[in-house]
Parts: sequence; C-alpha cells; structure tokens
Amino acid sequence: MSAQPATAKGRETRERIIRAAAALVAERGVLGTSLDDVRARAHASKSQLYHYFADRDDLMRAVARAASDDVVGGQAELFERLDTIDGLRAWAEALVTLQQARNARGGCPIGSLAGQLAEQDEGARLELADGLDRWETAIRQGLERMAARGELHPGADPGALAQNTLAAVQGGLLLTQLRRDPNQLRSAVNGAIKAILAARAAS
Amino acid sequence: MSAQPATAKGRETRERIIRAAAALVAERGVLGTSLDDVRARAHASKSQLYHYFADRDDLMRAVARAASDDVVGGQAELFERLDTIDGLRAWAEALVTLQQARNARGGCPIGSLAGQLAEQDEGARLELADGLDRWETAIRQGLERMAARGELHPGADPGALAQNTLAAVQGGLLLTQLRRDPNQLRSAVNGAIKAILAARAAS
DNA sequence: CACGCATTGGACCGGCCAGTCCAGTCCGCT
DNA sequence: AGCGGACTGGACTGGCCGGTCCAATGCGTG
Repeated sequence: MSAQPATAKGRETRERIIRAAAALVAERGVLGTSLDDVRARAHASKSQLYHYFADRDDLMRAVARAASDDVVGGQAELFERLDTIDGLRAWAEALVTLQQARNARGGCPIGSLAGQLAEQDEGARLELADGLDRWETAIRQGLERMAARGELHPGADPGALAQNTLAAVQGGLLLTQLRRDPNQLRSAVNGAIKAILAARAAS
Repeated sequence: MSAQPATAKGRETRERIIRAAAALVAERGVLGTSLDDVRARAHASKSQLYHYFADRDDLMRAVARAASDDVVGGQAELFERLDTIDGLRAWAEALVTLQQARNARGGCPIGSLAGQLAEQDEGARLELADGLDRWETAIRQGLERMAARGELHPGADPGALAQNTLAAVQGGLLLTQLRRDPNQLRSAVNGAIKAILAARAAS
C-alpha cells in the first residue's frame, strides 16, 4: 500500500492509473507492461505512480483487486437469478457469449493473473482468492435459496456444488483460451448444471 | 526454432538449458526468469543459448513443450487404468497427493504457463493446447474402453465426459493454487467422477 | 492572503538484460 | 594428419525500466 488519495482529484488519478494498468496487463500481460506504458496510457507522470503506489508490485496488486471487482461486479444482476435452473442457464450463456465476443482470448482475468502473480506476490494471490470467494458465495447463495424452497434433495450440498461449478467455469475458460473455442466453456458449465439438476428434489 | 543439435553432446546441452529454464520458470515465473539466470543454472554460455534457440520467446516455447511433455508423461501409467472407476479414483488421488506434496503451490504447469504465454506467443499457446489434447485423449480413451465393454450407458458421450473431467481438473487446480488448499482439486475431480458414474450402464 | 498538505512534472540514475560478435576448441570423417 | 562443421566462452553494447528526487503548482482552510 501507499498513500490513499485525500481528495476527489487524487482518487480519480489513482483510478485512472489502475484502469490503464489493468487494460495494458489484459493486453500484454504483467510481463509486457512497463510503468512507462502505464504512465503514458494514464496521462500521468512518474511521481503520480509513486505517489499512489509503493512500487510496481503494489500497483499489480491493485490491478488484481480491480480485476476481481470487475469480474464479480459484472455478473451482479445475473447472480440474483441463480436460484432457478433458468437463471443458471442464462448466467452460463452470458459467460459463453462474452467469450465469443472476445474471440476466446484472455480467459478469465482472475485465472490469467493467477498464473502470473499467485506465486510471486502473496498479496496479489489473496486479492484473487477473494474474488473467487465472492464469486463462489454468489453461486452458493443461489443454490441455498433453491434448497430453502425445498427444490433440492435434502442431502444435496450447495457448498460443494457451488465450488465444483466455479471450478468447471475456470477450467472451461482455460480450455476455451488455449483452444480458442468458446464451446469448451459451454460444455464444462453445462456439465456443472447437470450436476445441479441431479441434486433436485423429486417434485 | 533454431539449430537442432547435430550431435549427442549438443542434444544434451540443449536439454540441460530447457530443464534449467523450466525449473526457473516454475519457481519464479516467465517474468522473473532472465537468460542470465538460465545460463548460470544450466552451466552454459550465452552463445550456447543463442546457438540452440532463436531468442527468448523460442526458449519459452520449448519450455512450454517440455511442461506439456512432463505433465502428460508423468501420468502415463495412471492413464492405463482409466477404464475402471477404481483406476479413475487412483488417478484423481495421485493428482491430489501431488498437490499436497507441493503445498498447493504452482498449480498445473500447463495452466500457469497459459496465463503467462497464451496471449503473448501463438507458438507457445499451441504447445500448451497440444498438451491438453494429449491429456484429454488419454481420459477419453479410458472411457471409450469402458464403453466398449458395455459399462457405459449407450447414450453416454465419452468425449464430452473427458472434456469436462479435464476442465474440472484444471479448475480444481486453479482453486487449489489460489486458496492453497488441495481439497479444492479433490472436490472438483470427485464431481467429475460422479458424472461418469451417472453415465454407467445399469448393470 | 498565508499556510500547508496533496498533487504533479519530469529529469536523472544505476542496473539489468536481450541480443551480438568473434575468437576460439572439439570432434568425426576422410 | 588436417579439414570443416558443430559447439563453446565470454566480453560487450545499447536500450529499457524501476525507482529516486526535487522543484513547482494547485487548492482548501483559517
């Protein structure tokens, strides 16, 4: 960490830097992103970078947090309907559509950053794990609402189902990225939904 | 690519360089591995690096290929028994045990490299995708042997099951890495095996 | 206005690092 | 032996890049 902005202007500058860094990291990876690139893209000066961030790692940690927030925040409305099979299907299809729009590039920001940062910077790892937690929680709460309505088999474990669903999404995204084929994600998440269907109570 | 070694000695040098680079990349990531580091660890000189590899990217491509070979090759014996539920369970448990031994660090080499290389170097992406293909093929062939023995429901799709199983493994490994908890992998792969169980023919 | 803190500009530095280059040495083959 | 290609050693370089520093400029408050 470093100086938190004390004014609205400062906060905006800090945000601009993070957004620029996040965009560059998404395009070129942590490897290919220099602070000068960030500086230029954010229309900021070197001292601004070091005013708001302790060093390069600190900035990357902020990028990891921003990625987590974006990924999870971007699904907020879809999360609300995760307590019905239709809602689950809509959520899954939205993920697939996003990958199609991106030409199956980039994978999941959380997953990509994991490979680049998890073993290098403990703070970054924790930010990414936190994103995963919030994501899994949203899925689990949807399933728990289903269970509370008696729609799941009494022995079903919403926690385990949510965890496996998240794993299927992440694994599917990796296959999608490496094979440049969004159907890899579709198949994986369909499998996860099938597992949830199997846990439904006999009406 | 660059010069292929013409003599046994040359081949050994090239191998030594790749192994050194792979080890360093596993420890510090692509980002944190310089050619000087590789040179030192491999007891080689700068000219040897550039004799066998066109440039840094070319070396990293070779590292990606070596990672694919190691991951898939290391499971060869386990792959042979993938045509029984017990064999599947043994395979799954071996993966979990490996993660425990590694303190849940590093994830899957293929997955980690994916985040670091897939969007930077098309050649590396293809090497990693190839590793994935060989892996998935091994799983699929196990399931096909089960199907040939009539142990799977006629409508079951070994290809889709294999794909989803691989996705579960990769996703489980990502969760394991970010949460430093090997049980994440166990849960994910158990879910995949459950899906296979559900595809068994009623004896 | 005057004070002080937040913010900004940008020159500068020292180190690292990918890649080059040439002068060799090794070694199989004839 | 001696030719030639494969292989090796390591100095060198030019550029990039993270990080430092200081001077200056907003700007809210009393």
